[in-house]
Amino acid sequence: MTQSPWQPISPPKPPRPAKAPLTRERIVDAAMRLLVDHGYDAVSMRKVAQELGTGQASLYAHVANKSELDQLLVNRAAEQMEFPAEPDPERWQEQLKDCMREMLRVMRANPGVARAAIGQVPLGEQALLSTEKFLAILKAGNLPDQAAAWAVDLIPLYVTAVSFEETVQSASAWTPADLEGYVGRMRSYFEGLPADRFPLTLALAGALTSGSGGDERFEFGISVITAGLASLAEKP
Amino acid sequence: MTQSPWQPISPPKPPRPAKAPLTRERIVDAAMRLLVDHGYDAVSMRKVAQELGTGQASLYAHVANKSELDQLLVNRAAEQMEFPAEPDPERWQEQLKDCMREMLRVMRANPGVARAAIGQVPLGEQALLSTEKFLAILKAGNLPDQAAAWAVDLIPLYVTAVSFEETVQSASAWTPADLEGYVGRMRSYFEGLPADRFPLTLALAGALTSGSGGDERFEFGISVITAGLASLAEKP
DNA sequence: ACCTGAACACCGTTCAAGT
DNA sequence: ACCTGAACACCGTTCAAGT
Repeated sequence: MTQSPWQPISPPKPPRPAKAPLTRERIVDAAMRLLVDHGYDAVSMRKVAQELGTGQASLYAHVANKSELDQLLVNRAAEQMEFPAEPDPERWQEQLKDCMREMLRVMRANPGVARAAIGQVPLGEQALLSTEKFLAILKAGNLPDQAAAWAVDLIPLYVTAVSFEETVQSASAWTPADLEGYVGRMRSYFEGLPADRFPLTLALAGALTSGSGGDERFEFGISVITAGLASLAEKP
Repeated sequence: MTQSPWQPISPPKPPRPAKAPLTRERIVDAAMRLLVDHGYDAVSMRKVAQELGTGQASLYAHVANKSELDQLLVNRAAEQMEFPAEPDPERWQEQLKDCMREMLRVMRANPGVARAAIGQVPLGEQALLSTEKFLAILKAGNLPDQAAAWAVDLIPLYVTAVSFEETVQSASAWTPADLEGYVGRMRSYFEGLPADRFPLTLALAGALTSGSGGDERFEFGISVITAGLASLAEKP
């Protein structure tokens, strides 16, 4: 390669390369940014490419398809989960519930990640490390192998479904006041049902619409699951 | 209205009107047909309109949007569920499990309906009638009102999530042989993990990949939920 | 009042052509 | 080998124009 004489000193290297090379890492970074800032619907191949200043076709050199990108997002979120170091047979049930709370916390902190996770078996490294953690706690609780194995399937299924439901409902960007209005309308709807065919729905209208906003429903769910699992523990 | 003399006997009504008028009912019929025959992805406003020989914009005169059409599909499927007539306090747990099995049966018979149902609170008439049925069984089991109310939220959440997972996985139209191959590869993957960081995942590789095809995982899930709920029953 | 064609603003994925 | 523009075959929804 020849140097032209009127440009005797060419910059040894451009101070910053105009474009950092595209990598899986950078793609997931950009996708995660879009997810957190603008929700799951904003994570399209087009918008991720745009965020990186490239064409959408370029992504396919590093990521097989959208579904793989979704899996990578789930795995990235899993990195944020912090689980207790030492499984304790004395309080495994409380530890199990704490882990489920932690899963939900991280899913809420990355709104929309549940939509990437739902229906997929999480097989990334970080996701598997949380599986390992759950297995340790369940074995500390003396669950039979098969029960522990199926439980680590059931647990993310439940937590992901709860988070998914939340993101669908908050997709309309609800304020707490909106939520209250919605819950009120739903209660009125239940209370207006014909009493002959819906006696219980009508009688329990209050209970059915209670705990829609906060964590009570979720706390109920993880208690039911934990109690159900505990009933399967082997008595030594 | 005058009769022209050279056509003294006009057909009282055209034997079949060239086009039956568009109704909600007919729209849901067509959508359901597409769902069962070609899966959830085939249920688009365009294809439903095509199936009815009309333009997609015409649908919006009868259905608010795609999400409402999804809800109507879920409700239509709910019509096919058959629940026991008489809640029996002696065997409410078995009845509860039977109802969950029936929910899954109908969702499997209408493949893809889980994808229309997930994340939505089912408020159609038929869906509410099944809620009513579940409440009756739970009250027969002596559950407190609030527990029964949250349970009828938890139960469809779980069954729908299971069915959703199945439809996602069978979206690639797997034969039993394909499934076996996939499960085998997954087991090999688990067994190849580094033993220092994934000791339990490795040790339980067999259990973790067992019951992927049939009903064992689902049976485990409904047993856990039922046992957990039973632990909340009020002792009179 | 109901229906329609055409358009708008999006998708995921592929592919020939560039460097 | 990696990247790109442009295209393909789709989406849900809207709207002015028809009957």
